[in-house]
Amino acid sequence: MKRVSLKDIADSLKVSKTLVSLVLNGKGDQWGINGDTQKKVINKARELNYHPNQMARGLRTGKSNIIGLVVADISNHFYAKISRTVEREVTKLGYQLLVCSSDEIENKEHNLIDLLKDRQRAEGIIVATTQKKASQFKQLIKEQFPIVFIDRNPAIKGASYVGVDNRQGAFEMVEHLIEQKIDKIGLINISPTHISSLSERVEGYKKALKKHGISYSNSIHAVSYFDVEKTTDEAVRQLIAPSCGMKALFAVNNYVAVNCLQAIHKMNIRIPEDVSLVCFDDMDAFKFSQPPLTTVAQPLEQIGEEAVKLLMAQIIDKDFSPRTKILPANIVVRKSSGAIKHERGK
Amino acid sequence: MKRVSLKDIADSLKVSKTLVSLVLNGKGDQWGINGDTQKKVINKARELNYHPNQMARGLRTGKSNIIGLVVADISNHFYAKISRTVEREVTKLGYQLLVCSSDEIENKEHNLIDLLKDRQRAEGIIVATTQKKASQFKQLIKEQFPIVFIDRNPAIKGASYVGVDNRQGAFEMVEHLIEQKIDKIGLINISPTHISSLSERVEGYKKALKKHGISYSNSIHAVSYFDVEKTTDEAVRQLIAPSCGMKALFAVNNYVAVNCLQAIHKMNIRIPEDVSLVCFDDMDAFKFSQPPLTTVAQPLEQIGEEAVKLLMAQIIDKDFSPRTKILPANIVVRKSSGAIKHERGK
DNA sequence: ATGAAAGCGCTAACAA
DNA sequence: TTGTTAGCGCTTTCAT
Repeated sequence: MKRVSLKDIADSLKVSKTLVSLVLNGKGDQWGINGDTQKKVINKARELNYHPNQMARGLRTGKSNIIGLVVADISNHFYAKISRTVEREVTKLGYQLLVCSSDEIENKEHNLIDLLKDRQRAEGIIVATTQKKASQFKQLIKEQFPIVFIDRNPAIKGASYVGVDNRQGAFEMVEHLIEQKIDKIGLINISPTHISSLSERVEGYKKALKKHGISYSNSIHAVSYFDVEKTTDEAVRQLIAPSCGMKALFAVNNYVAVNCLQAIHKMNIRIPEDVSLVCFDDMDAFKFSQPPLTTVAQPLEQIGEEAVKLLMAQIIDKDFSPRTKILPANIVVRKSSGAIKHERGK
Repeated sequence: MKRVSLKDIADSLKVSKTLVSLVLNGKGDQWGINGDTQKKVINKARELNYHPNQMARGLRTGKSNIIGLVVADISNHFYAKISRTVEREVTKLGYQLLVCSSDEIENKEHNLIDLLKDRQRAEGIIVATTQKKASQFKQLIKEQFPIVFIDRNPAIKGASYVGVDNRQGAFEMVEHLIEQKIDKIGLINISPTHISSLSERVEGYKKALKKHGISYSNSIHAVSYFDVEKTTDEAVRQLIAPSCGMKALFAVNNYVAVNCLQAIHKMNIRIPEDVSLVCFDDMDAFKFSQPPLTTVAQPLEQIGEEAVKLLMAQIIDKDFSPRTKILPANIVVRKSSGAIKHERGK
């Protein structure tokens, strides 16, 4: 099954490879190539079922037509949805998307980015980084390698970023709970906690409590990404223990929320009668969970679209001025944040 | 920011490109190249931060190191999980994974496969096909292009396939319901219904009912992938209407199940008191849904692993003998299949 | 034990 | 309006 190359078309038509290449790349008119000749070439290409070899073309042009996307876990609904949009958008522009999961391991992410850039010669990368160190990114930005950060802002000078207003979203969520007359609100964070989107949410949470004169000492726990089930059970248990007495739990993202739900169900505690549960990140599953969860929803499609836009400004327009796009996050009220029915402070 | 090439290393070491290539590809010993020279080369490569250009290498060797995965929708939990495993496994073997979503559109899938094979020169493809026509696949198999089918068996001579025993899984689920004294069991299928995994489940469903002497005329409805919400509402409404009187609904996959849950919640009907709901495909979300769902769980990791194994038999060992791996599907009993509490046949 | 040279398929500068 | 040629970076055959 030999593959058809430019040369095959050229030979069978008694013309040069150059001409064929020009025509097939739509530069026929521009170079004033005979209309009939063009048609012949195009027909022949179709007849022989010709497909350009991306590797040869890439080698010659220095363009791979590959965009990389690096996230913590592509099977997480949040990233899966974003990746769908990113794929759709870059495909429209003639690129292919290579998606990798870092498993929230800094080293792995570092390697993945190297691999994408150096081996695959990706032309740009979109990343929700888990790295604490900024050296790799600083270098990338310095050498003007196209890169856009999503979800997690590494706060590096010159970096372009797309995300939501985490502070505001968390702030509003806490105020919503307070409106329900709930003032004992625990926050369940997840380590690695240096991730900007998480710390911003914590800030929003603190700000709201402060505004209402509520203390948050002892009300924040962090579970571990690498041992979620056990650490979540513990965190929930401690926060709702009488000594602590939280009447609402705010899970810092969907992953934590799912584990909180499981932990709470295991303990045979009712939501929202015994404790309310809300979280950042929305998903379909939360519409019909037991009970439906009140969440802060992020505009996932828009995040993907904006990220591609910013990346293309760098790749195509060579515009490396750092841009930041902060989108609004909106509260979706469902049953889980209902006011606690029985007596308080018990 | 010029990239470092083999030549740069060769020049700075006053040796040939050949030698450098040989050493860096681990063929130094095999060619009897001086140990010291090898070390020098390796160190220099590291010092200059050398990375081979995949495109150049691919052009020369005819190998792209790319594997393609084509599914209906990568943001569906089922495919997302499988893709994670596939990615992990092919990465171990030095390949990169390119994932594409067909959106259940036959033409799109056809193009995606062409693109993967012809443009990207993917060395093999794993696909959960939505195509009714077999021509593309027959051609691929005829020319010994490495391809493995997952989840959906196209039933083409010579095709390799990995999936679960859908018939058995559906059969057991229906028997489980019957054990709960539920004998009015509706099935909600989804079009395109020609997909093998779906039709096998329908068969299993029918076989179980037949065994117990229960008729299934009027008890099967199919919703549409392209207008799920509306069609699911209708299907559920009709099946549980007094004229039909189903006491359990069996959703043919997770996507249908999610929509059934939403439809049922909207109608203010209780599960399982008013109607039971079970489905094929398990996900975390079903553990804590309202109520937790009884499901048929597929071994997702294993499906991914086996698919890669079969694909590699073709790519590496050039063994194109068709292999089929049917894995068991297991029932996970939760609350949603509980016996109906109130009087029957009303 | 090491090197020279050809060539994978393509594009683009330059010729004609 | 069309063709010739060089070369992208790599691997591999054949020489030395």
